[in-house]
Amino acid sequence: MPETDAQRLQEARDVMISAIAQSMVAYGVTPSVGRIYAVLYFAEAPMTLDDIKDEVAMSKASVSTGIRELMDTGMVVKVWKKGDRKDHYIAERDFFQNFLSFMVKMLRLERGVLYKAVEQVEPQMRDLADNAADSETREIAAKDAELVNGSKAYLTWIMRLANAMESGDIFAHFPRPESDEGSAGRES
Amino acid sequence: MPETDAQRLQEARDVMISAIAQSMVAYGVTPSVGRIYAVLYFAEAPMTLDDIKDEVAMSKASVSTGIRELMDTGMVVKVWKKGDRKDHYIAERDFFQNFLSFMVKMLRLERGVLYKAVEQVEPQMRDLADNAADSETREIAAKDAELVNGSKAYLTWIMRLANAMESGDIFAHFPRPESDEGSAGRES
DNA sequence: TCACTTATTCAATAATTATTGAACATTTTG
DNA sequence: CAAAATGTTCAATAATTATTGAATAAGTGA
Repeated sequence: MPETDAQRLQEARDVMISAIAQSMVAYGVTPSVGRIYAVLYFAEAPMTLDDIKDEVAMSKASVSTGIRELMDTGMVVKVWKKGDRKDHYIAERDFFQNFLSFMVKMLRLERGVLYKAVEQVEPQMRDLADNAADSETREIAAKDAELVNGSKAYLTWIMRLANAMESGDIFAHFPRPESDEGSAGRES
Repeated sequence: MPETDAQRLQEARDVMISAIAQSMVAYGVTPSVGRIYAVLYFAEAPMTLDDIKDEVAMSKASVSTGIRELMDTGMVVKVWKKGDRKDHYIAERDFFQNFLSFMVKMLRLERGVLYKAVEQVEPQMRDLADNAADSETREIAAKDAELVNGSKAYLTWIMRLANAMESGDIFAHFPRPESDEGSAGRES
């Protein structure tokens, strides 16, 4: 039984879908959730939960939570379709956008966790550096305080980077390549 | 029983150690491995496997694999200590360096996975766009081919970013902040 | 309001991933 | 070479995380 062209196309899509899903695990999503995104990426029209469920062969519950996760990061958005009670979803297809919002989120989170600790801990260390009873503890505390203080430069740097990514300023420094529209089989 | 200053210092360290470990999970390491790194970060001298094992309360096997993982990403290096048969380890304390090498590794990996798929799939789609039997398949294939082609711009962009991060060029665009040396209790 | 459709929550289960002790390999010392 | 010390591997287990069906909630139209 010979393969139809439509099947061949689907297989080509599937290769790409797997690759997209795989590349997304580095961004902390499971392969299943990655596949949901990738299926939406190729969808020609907004898909419902049930559409997606059929396509990825997962339970509706999993698709529901997966979709929510993707919406939280902005990779998927819900669209309203007149005359249909079901929710419809589409993928944000701009990889730049997806990358940047992931980075911004991650960097802000990191800065938050570290900054809170630095804020709490550095004064305690400075205090011990000045007032600890034995001189060895004072010395170590002073060294620790400097170490912790040094990390602040990193924190302000990643915030600058995050801000540049959020505002699009990053593209002033690293421009988007011209998009090579429509030409067959060439490479960078 | 009153707390000693040394204990107080250790507690302050522990807060920072937890925060560092927590911030590292975003980079794909487990909290345990993060703690190994953070303990080494504060260590005043190179530590052996057994030193670390005692400090983090894990099995030697886990510490061994954890350390290897950290060495693979360059966050920890092995140092040789004359007269001691044990291996000694120190942390790479430069957060900038750690961040950049993580990013470079991740971006290269992503580009590799996606590029391989694009390379394989785009010609197939172009072929179907030209030669598929029915016109609908031809149209969809053409659209898919464009979609896939469009992702190439993203791939070259992340490679530029990775290269700038690897070479240090990134700091020409986003300079490291002046490091605010030695001043007590101030903030950015 | 009721019957119906859809989406979400949640407790149970499945699957995955991390951790461990014990066995093994390797190196060093006497 | 034997004994001792160290690091690694690996199969078993523990812990974590993802997935599911069933129950619930929330909405919609007759």
